[in-house]
Amino acid sequence: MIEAGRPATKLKSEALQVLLERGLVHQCTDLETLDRNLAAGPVTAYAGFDATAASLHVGHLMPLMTMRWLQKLGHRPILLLGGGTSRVGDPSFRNEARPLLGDEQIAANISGIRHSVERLIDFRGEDGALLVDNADWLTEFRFLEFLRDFGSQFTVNRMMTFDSVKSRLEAQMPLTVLEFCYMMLQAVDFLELSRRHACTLQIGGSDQWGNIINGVELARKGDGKQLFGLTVPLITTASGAKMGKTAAGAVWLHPEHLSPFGFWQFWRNTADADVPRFLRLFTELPMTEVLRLSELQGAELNEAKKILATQVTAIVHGAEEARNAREQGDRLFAGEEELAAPTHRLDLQHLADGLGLLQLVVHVGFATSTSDAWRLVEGGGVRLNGRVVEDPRRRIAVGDLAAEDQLTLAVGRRRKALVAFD
RNA sequence: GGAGGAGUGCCCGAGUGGCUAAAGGGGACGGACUGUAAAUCCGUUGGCUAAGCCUACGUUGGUUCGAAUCCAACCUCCUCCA
Repeated sequence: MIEAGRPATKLKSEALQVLLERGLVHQCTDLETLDRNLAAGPVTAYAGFDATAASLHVGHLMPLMTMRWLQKLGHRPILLLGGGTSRVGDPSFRNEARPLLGDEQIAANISGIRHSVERLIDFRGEDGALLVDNADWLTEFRFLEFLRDFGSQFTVNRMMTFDSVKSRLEAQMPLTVLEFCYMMLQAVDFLELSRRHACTLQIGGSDQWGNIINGVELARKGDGKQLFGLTVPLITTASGAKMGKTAAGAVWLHPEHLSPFGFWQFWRNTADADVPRFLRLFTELPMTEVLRLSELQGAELNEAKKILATQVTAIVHGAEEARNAREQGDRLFAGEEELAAPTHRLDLQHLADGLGLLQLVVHVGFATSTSDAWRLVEGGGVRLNGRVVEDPRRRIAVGDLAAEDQLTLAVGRRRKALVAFD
């Protein structure tokens, strides 16, 4: 295993030097040879995303940032959407099977994921990145053919040794054949991409190590080719929690699931202790700047947090949205609940239909249910236009709208929304 | 194949006929304090246009005025025997 952030004096390739100093490297199958390859010329690398939800979330930023760096440094990324593997479900480090997804759900999720991926990676031009879907080949296999061609290359003995399934086996929890075969499918993906597009490197989260190794081994046995695997670390916050989970759900990358301002807020609220690490991992600021910002102490760190938030938001939602979000943040937290640009839009018709405050709180994503919102109101945590709301049954009326038919809604100290009706 | 044990809310974990929407802890969120941080203290933590109603303690049925708690079958797991 590679220590993240270790001075990369021996490395020849700029790519690995950058990834290491950014803290994006956790494990690698053969760091030295990969380094030579990356130094010798463009390498094609892939990262895959299964269609488990309608949007990617901040956890997916790690492999995506890695791909961005590789692209920036002259290598070619392939982003793989798991249209095929999503029908199976990766059992890695899970103690029970995922609910099986229907084809329609998968198709819908893939389009949401594609949206974010296309923002983060440049697919234009001949040398641009590639976007592929493993349904293209996985659905073509016939069962007996598949078993003969690939089943013969895997042993159950070996497959059972992977940590990703070991705990499930040891806990005697059921692991279906369907799930167990997931690692074969991902291995075949890697082989397929190496054949079709000369892809030699797979990037994934640390939970993907086993799946990646299987691909590397399959290519060696089957095609006599050396492929490489590189995993990014699992990020936890300073308080030890898995990153990106909040009361209102995951921190989504898709603007329909979390507004750019909400996204900006998430990063602005980073704990002090996480700031240096997050700057390295999730921004593309030069290391000198990262180090300078990391030196800041106490309340000065607030400026670093704003820069962090604005940088990440720019990568995910674009520079313009990032600027807006920052401006919003500055204004909304300046003192009063000042208005900037709307974070949410609603049809004016909703007011005529009798829009409840609780519904609005849920709608903007500050509560997961009206009951949840109800409790927030009872706890004195909800403010409408700067005034604490006492009555959970409060309805929104035309009289609540300020200029331009807008109102501000705030939950707690940090979550604020500007809702426009039109 | 046989004998015994277990399955609780986001997680861990009490409860063994009504006082239980379910102790306690963790996490999370809200309030106070602050720097939109941390620590600390207080509160909340199934759903619902909500002084009420509805769903909940593996699943499905049953006993009972009343069940997470008793019974039956089923599913899953654990331990011991073969």
